[in-house]
Amino acid sequence: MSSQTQLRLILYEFSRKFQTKLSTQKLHSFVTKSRLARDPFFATQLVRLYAQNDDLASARKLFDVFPDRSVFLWNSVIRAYAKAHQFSTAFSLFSQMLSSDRRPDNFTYACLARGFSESFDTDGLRCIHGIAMVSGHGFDQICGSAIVKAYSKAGHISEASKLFLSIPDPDVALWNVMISGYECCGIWDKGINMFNLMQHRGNLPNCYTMVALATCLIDPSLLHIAWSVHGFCLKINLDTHSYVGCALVNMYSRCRCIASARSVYNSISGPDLVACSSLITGYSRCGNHKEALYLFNELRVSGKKPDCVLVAIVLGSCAELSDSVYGKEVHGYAIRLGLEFDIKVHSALIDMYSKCGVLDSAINLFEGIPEKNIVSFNSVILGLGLNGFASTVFEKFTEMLEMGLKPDEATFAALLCTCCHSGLLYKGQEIFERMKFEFGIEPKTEHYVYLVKLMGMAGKLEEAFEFVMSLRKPIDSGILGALLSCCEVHENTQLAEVVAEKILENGEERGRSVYKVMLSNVYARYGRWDEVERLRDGISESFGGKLPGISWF
DNA sequence: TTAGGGTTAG
Repeated sequence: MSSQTQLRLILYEFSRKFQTKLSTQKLHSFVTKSRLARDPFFATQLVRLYAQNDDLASARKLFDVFPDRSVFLWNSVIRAYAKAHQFSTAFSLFSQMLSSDRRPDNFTYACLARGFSESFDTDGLRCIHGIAMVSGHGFDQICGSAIVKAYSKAGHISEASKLFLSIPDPDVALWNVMISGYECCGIWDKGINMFNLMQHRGNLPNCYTMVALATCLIDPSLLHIAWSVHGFCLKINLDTHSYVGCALVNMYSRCRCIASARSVYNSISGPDLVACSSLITGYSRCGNHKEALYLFNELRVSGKKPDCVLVAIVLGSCAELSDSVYGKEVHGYAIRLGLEFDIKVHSALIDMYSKCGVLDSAINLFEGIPEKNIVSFNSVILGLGLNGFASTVFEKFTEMLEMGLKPDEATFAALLCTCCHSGLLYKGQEIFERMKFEFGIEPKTEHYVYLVKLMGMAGKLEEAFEFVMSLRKPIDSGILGALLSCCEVHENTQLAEVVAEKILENGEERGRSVYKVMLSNVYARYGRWDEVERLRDGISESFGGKLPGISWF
């Protein structure tokens, strides 16, 4: 073996083993002084390593002075800019490449497709797809998988599917991208079909396939399919794979089957921050906030560093439990981690303090934000509203508008919630109209719920009923439930029966018992015990029984 | 003689 070959091998091993910023600089300086200074392979490695260490300036400096740029080198620098979200530079480098003596290859188009996808530029994506087709790379697996992924991420699933079907003999990666694509667009059944088809065509699913499939299943009604997916993972020994395990934990928690999520989590050896975050989020999503906090504590003790989103979720659990003592501890912890100025953490802190009734701390935090945005305003408006400070809420709303901030759905939900808490029917109706006509925001279920509650609580039950009936069918059970709760308060049995019937017609299992209890409470007030018994029996049969409350007194 | 497309949470 020649000394030059030996040197190549040694340096290549070095570049693989040591990937820090410092070792990259050392490698660069060594290569520059060696006989390999003009070697495009090492130049490519160095660009990749610099980019990996967020040092685009050094990568670019190297690229700019490099005399003989290979396609690899062009691709690595284009990829570096695309990954750093500096899309215009990536595309201008592509233009320069077109006028150089190197022709773009399948990987070049794959990088560009990713760039257009991440910059939400569908026209650009279609354009690069066209150029790739003309240059003969359109049906390539590498280029094709990147374009299929980009189309599906942009929601253009039919274009993604059309391209996928036109590529002869797709490899496993391409199948995986297509399954993920259906997942992105919420078409889980097509994802499952693809999964069956890929096996039928002789392709063995791998960890990527199982992650894509598990990610499709996001609703309790899909739990039976979730079990099959988990079963398949067990069969091919992928259930303990770290990414697959996390995807399964998340799948079960979104299917509201937290016991199975926990069981998968327990089977992962050395669960990482993502696995732990998935389970904490699952507990929080299922309303088991105490367990979420307990697990967060375990995570802290284990030395893992939570990120901003996890801290915000945990603060949400503190808010739900009205646990300001633990909330303050998390606040202190966030300060120690340097996360307190993150907008998500900051807003979650305002939300936590206001829901725990510690309004002074919430307001102090809000006033301390140097650059207030819509999220921080929404948090403080909701906090003040929940604590009954309606006039201050509308002052903050005016302040927000004067600052030129555009209110969103959450702002109006918080304003309507304020009106509900303070019984401001006409103000609420005015806000609802302004949301629709002045700000062009289409009302969602929660806005309707607040408006119906406002009307119902003010005793305008008939008006509320007419309003609800005028909505597009099927009417959401949450909106009908809001009206039913008002019927319960105003002891209007006749209307309660009509509304409850409409809710039961919706045929949703979840929440049925809650509405039946509401109706039975109305019957009980009038001593209609036969009706009460019928409803309560129905609850035990259909819902496995609602746990009866126990009084401490 | 080596490099590049497709994975996990909120």
